[in-house]
Amino acid sequence: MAEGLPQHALSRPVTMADVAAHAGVSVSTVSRVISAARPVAEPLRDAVLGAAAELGYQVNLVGRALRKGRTATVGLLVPDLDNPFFSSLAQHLSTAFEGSAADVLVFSTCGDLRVERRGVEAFLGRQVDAVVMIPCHESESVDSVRLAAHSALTIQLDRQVVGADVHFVGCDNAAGLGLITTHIREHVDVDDKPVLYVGAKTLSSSGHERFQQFTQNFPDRPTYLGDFDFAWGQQAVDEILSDGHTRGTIVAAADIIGLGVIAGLHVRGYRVPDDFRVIGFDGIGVARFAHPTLTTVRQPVEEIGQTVLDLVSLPRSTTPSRSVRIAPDLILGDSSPG
Amino acid sequence: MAEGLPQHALSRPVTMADVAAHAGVSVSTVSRVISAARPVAEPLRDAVLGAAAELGYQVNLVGRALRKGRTATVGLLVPDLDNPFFSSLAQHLSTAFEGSAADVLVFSTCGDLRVERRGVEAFLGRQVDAVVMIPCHESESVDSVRLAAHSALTIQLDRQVVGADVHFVGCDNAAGLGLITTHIREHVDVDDKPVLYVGAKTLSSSGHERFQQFTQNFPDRPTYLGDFDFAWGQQAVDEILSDGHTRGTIVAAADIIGLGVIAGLHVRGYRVPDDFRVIGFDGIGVARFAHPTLTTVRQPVEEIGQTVLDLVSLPRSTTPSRSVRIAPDLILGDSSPG
DNA sequence: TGAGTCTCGGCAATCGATTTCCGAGTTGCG
DNA sequence: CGCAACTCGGAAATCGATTGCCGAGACTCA
Repeated sequence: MAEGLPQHALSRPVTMADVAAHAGVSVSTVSRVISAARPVAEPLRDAVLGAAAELGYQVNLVGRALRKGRTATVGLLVPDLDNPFFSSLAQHLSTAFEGSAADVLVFSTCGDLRVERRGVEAFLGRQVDAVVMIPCHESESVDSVRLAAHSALTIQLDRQVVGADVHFVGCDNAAGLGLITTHIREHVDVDDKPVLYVGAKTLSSSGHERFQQFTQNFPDRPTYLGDFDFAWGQQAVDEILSDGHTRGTIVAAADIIGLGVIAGLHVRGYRVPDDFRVIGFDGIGVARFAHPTLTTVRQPVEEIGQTVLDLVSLPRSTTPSRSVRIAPDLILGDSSPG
Repeated sequence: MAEGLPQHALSRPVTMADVAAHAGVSVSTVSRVISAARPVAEPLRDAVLGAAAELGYQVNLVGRALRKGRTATVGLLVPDLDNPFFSSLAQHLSTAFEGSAADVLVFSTCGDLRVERRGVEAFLGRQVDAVVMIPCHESESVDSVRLAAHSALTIQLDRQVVGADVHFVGCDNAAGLGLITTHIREHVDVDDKPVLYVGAKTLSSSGHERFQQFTQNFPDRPTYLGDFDFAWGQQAVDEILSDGHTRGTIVAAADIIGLGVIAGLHVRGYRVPDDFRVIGFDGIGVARFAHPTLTTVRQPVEEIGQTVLDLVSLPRSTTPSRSVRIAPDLILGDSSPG
């Protein structure tokens, strides 16, 4: 016999009052049993749990939230779920919170400042305990970040806006470029083969930091700046070739750009890594699917998720805003073998 | 001078009562101005809006939800945000709802039945107006789906469980395989080169339907069943080769498998499409990044999102559960050129 | 036995917004 | 001028759960 959902006569949703009436106790007792706020004597507890099961009672978290002022919810704002790196970050943050009492809810800002603002208001209005956000834009997102930080514990993820003194958790981009630099110096004669940088116009702090660190480690090398996407990587190849380069090492600011570079080189008949080595950044899963597989600096998304969990779990009193930089590691692929 | 956030003396969050006091009106009036529930005379309205702005008032959606019984929220349950197809679906659903009054909140079930259950309870407890879910499992998820459908408008997305009479929106898999079949018959001498299927063990309805349709369109062809991932695609190549096949057309049940197949063929020294043609299913963005680019059946994610929006916007009264199948289209890549 | 301490169930206030009902003031119209 | 209809602000009930307080009963200990 298939167990159905509990059938109760009410079309109205079941409340604690219903359970209380059915069990012959007061609502306070029901509440104390359900939320385990205070011990309740065995027989009464059984009666309450029995009644609750029988009626198919489900806690109304809205009522609870209104009273407690907390919601056991973390709101995550992401610019674009279709971007593999962001969605991987979202997944790993969810995984990190799996064992915690809080639920992670994700909202996509669609890379739009107005939607981002709406998302912040949606989360704050729903009284989330913490807002975790990857800001859309290095400078324009500052109002949204400030608004969030004004009324909830707020953590910036992966990118940080300028001018807001708000927690930040992200990758140590300088260290990442350090790994790339060491790798290149160990395996390439940089005087023989040029090192080139294909990055993104710096409307995010990550793009900014990586570009800055590259130019510091490799002064006066050719750099190409476009968008954070595949198409730009392809296009950059044409610019590189028309500048007369026929071999070298291409450092891409993101894997998605690096994949575009590899595809562009394929189309133009150049071989990777024989003619051009290619190195990416981020460590997105699909980088392993490329041919050749992409050598990349992997951001430790698990550790980033765990760090956010720790920061959220910390007592709210720790007012000074913290900036946590997680060290990345180098994943060797065939696009720039070790 | 930089505009800061409104500074008010209260450390307590600003409520309608505060706004009312500051504007010298009653809370009813404030409510009516804020939610535009009834017209309010010009001077009073200005006073209220002024006071609200001055105090930095933000609606408390928890209070509103408790009273109204609605939340203007759609909850989306996704098995794994790290899966490009699911995250793309999530992104496009968000985009479809951008113009609507409702916010889309996403929860990752991490492919785990218990987490899926928790997600359903999280959304129902938060009184979402609708639950949209991609069930984890063809049969085991039935309890969660039923639970959701019992107290909220529920729509199954992409996959449907057996035994629950609940709305469904997804791809017309039979039509998709029809496109593949036509494409193959037009461009391949199927008597000369074998047609092979690399699919997934059927724990999802999509996998099930695609497999069934393949065997119907191409009876008695070799089929290989594993998981819905890249690694299985690579491994399947070895099985295919050890079965003595050296050329043919490989139909993959999902792009992620197809990409694995292409990678596996590369490693073994076979050429695509010269030795083996490869055709995928889903139309994930990264399929265009492969080399060669993957020929695939694209699920129209925009249209799927729009359909869900329509279904949610429909008056609740339309009780008979609907099953909407959206027709996919064929995207020609170089892995099986036209 | 009596005073002090504990345990634990119930009453009622409370969280913040919405909404029904009421009534005062205005307008319209015969 | 008088009555009906209408407009619109305010008082208070309401949504569902939590929790401070009270008090009844049980227990401890001298």
